[in-house]
Amino acid sequence: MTSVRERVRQEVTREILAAARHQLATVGPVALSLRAVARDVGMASSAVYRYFPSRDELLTALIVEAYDDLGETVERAEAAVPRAEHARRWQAVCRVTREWGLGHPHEFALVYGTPVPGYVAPERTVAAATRVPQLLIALIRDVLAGPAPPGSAPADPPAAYGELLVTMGPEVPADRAVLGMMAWTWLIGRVGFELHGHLVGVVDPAAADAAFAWEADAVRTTFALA
Amino acid sequence: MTSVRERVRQEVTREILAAARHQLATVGPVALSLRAVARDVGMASSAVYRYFPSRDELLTALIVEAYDDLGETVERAEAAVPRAEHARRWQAVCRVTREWGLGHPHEFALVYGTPVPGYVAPERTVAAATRVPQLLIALIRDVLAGPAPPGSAPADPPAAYGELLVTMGPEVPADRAVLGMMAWTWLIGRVGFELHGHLVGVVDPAAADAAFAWEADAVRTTFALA
DNA sequence: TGTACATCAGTGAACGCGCGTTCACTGATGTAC
DNA sequence: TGTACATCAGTGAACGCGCGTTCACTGATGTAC
Repeated sequence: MTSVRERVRQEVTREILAAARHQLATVGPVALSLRAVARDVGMASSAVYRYFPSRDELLTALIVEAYDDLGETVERAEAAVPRAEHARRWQAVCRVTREWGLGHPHEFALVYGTPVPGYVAPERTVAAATRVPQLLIALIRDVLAGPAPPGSAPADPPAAYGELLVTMGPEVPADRAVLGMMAWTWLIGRVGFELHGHLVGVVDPAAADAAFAWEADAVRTTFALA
Repeated sequence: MTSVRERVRQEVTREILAAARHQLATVGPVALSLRAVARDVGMASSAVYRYFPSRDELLTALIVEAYDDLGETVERAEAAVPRAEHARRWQAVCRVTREWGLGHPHEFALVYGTPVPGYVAPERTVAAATRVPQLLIALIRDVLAGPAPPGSAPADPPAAYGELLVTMGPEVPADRAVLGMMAWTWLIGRVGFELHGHLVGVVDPAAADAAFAWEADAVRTTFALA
């Protein structure tokens, strides 16, 4: 079945992707060039076209990889927390997402930063993109299955979140669903802010971890998240 | 005093900046090229170097311009709200910041998006960058000068926000200062999310304004902001 | 098992493009006497 | 007010670079008989 040719092809594909991953981590998505990748692998730049029909296809593969790497990392950390400890599950998602972003700034920029000019992400990236949000959805459901929390929620949100509510499921009230989405927005925005230097002179670098943890907890309690 | 030469020089500088602004709005900060700007103005690309010593200096000027444009726009809208109406002041800041971002996506990316590879922002951009946050600081102070709100705040944040607390002033307690900063983080993250397509399939475009307003209000009440 | 043909990976040269920056120059504006 | 010199804006050619993509080709692997 898998001929020699096929196995070699898969191997070379892996090599190209590894070189592209390294390029991405070094120079970022905008400066990533097909020729540099080919140089790294040690083949003619034209040969890469036997594996990826264009630079954009290579970028797409890297986007999926980045989403999956983040998703897998966060999933593993979240799964290690006992299911009933809702607060710690949220904290794990936040902490590991931030750590991944700080450790992979260019990958974070690739998926959550300014889109690369001229590149349009195809649909097949969305599955990988939703892995972390799925964890939060599961968390919200688990919280709601327990006793009702003390805090009073704000008024019902407007009828603008139809698809979100379908994704969340009928047992999640609209306000809780939107607050959950807001927590996610806060998380990614906060990591991006730190990465792009907008917290310089605001958060002391020596205590950055503790500051982040406090903020994540404040979001949790105020957004009735867990 | 102002010789003919000087006046002409200022005029040409303005023309270059206008062309650069137009380039930025069209192709974005990464693709912005000095040669294209020169072409737009109708002069040799080498002539631009009589006005800006490098492409980076031109970018810096554009960054300051963008911050100032956003700052002035938001300041004007916020100033139109009676000082005592704290909630509406917050809403005005949020609404106009979002509108500006949606109307100037490349400018928003320039200042709040992924940094341009190889470019390092000099210090002289920070003054313009703090205009909108300054509005929020003033708002928080005004709120604190009034009667204490009902909601109970979370525990004291860690000692990681020294510079922020100095900026806020001694009459602002630490938790309120950090919650205010978090609201700012949420605001910019939320606008970036919308711009970069991460809310597609989450927020119905037809009701996007109402959704945003609801979220901004939820942040206000839960973050004890106003 | 051996031969004839088809498939496909990889090469190297080339196309056409645009970029930032430098440099020697021309010609106009400003200044000192 | 007029002349001699200094300053400076703008030109056009050039340097050196890297990019994405195409194309005709060679040679190795796979397949049908």
